[in-house]
Amino acid sequence: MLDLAILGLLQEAPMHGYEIRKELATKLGAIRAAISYGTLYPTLKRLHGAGLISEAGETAPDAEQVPPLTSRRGRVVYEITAEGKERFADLIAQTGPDAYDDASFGVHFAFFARTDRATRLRILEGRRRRMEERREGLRDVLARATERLDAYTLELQRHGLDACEREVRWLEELIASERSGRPPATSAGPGSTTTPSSEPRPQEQDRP
Amino acid sequence: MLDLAILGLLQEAPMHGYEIRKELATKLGAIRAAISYGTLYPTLKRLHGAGLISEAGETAPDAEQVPPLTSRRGRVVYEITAEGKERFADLIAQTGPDAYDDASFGVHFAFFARTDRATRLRILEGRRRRMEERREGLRDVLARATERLDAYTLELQRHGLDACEREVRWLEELIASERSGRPPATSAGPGSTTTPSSEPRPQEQDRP
DNA sequence: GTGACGATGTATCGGGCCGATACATCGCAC
DNA sequence: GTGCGATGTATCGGCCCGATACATCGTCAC
Repeated sequence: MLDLAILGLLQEAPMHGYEIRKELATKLGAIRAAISYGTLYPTLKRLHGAGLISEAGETAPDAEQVPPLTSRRGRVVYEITAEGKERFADLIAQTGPDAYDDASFGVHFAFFARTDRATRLRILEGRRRRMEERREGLRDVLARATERLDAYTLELQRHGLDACEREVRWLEELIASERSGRPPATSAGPGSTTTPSSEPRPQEQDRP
Repeated sequence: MLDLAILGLLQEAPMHGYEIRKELATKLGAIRAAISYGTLYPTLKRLHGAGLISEAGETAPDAEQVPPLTSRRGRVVYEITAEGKERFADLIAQTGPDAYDDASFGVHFAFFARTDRATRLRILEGRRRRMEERREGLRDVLARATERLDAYTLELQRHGLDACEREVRWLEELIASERSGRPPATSAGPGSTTTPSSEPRPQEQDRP
């Protein structure tokens, strides 16, 4: 989940921890709160240990001789490795049931620009299915348990049901969009090539 | 978070683990998936150790003499203790920043029927504040970062912003409702409308 | 009658992620 | 020249999850 997000971000540019957190906070702002450092640093260490990312220099060209008592720590810049890119491709294409959870779906969606259309469609449809099930569950409760639950609990269910239905409709539009080959409805965006980077630039969305 | 939910549920009736999970699943269905057993049982053990809940009989009135090799385990029914009720009252009245997180707010709201009006208002307003902040953050990103983010990420932000605005409006209605002394707008509720006063007014619904 | 099966029921384990906390550096205002 | 907020890395205890294991019960097919 987090691995996917970090790998995806580092594919755009090398970064250090603090930067990763900020970028992820804006990229995933709609989905979840900023990722905690208590998660981030151990994760980076783990990914590094697994050879999926590597430390890139930046530790002051000369001063290398001594780790002084007051260890001049300095920032650690990570970049993605070839294995990391492979891993990212695996993870992004994974369409198991996990990919339809709230959090996981959000991350997958946020990297749709790096996902091929078939996978995008599979994920959108899986998510829609998931939301339809949740919707049915809520409708059942509202239909059958009106007597058993207090007014506040019912109001909560109603609000949840509303959000649910809304998301299903949203997904439906996106699916239709994908099928017709259109990019997601950019309401007012310039819609230009979003990545000026020199990256491999995999499957891009705008293409009739 | 979980403590609060369990304590709140057990205040309505003694229950065993499996039952707690099911009840919570319907009561909190709009908020979160069913709670995992890997969380539930350790939590029950912890609450029991802390004296907040106690094991109630139900282990077959007579057969008490021997724990046979194939230990007839049987279900363990828990009930809330006096300390447990106290603890629940403390937790429910807690209006620290934690109470405005998605999950935590949902649980608090689900037990509003056991919460006094002043606390309800404080929580609703705190949550509204929280959502307004999130909304501003999303608007900022959408206004400033249109060039930096790809079309899918932007679409995600737009959808998140929409959900955010919607929840703010929902909260506003609820706050107005509370202030005017009305119960939450029960779309088709029969109703002990007009809760006679603003006293705690614990649960009312019986029905075996 | 028996045996397969799904619902009910309790429990543990490894691991992801969080919040709190600690510490160090840097730029800038005052 | 110093205080202070932003930048930056790191650890620790603890909540919660998914996977897994195991036992009992009713019921329906055969």
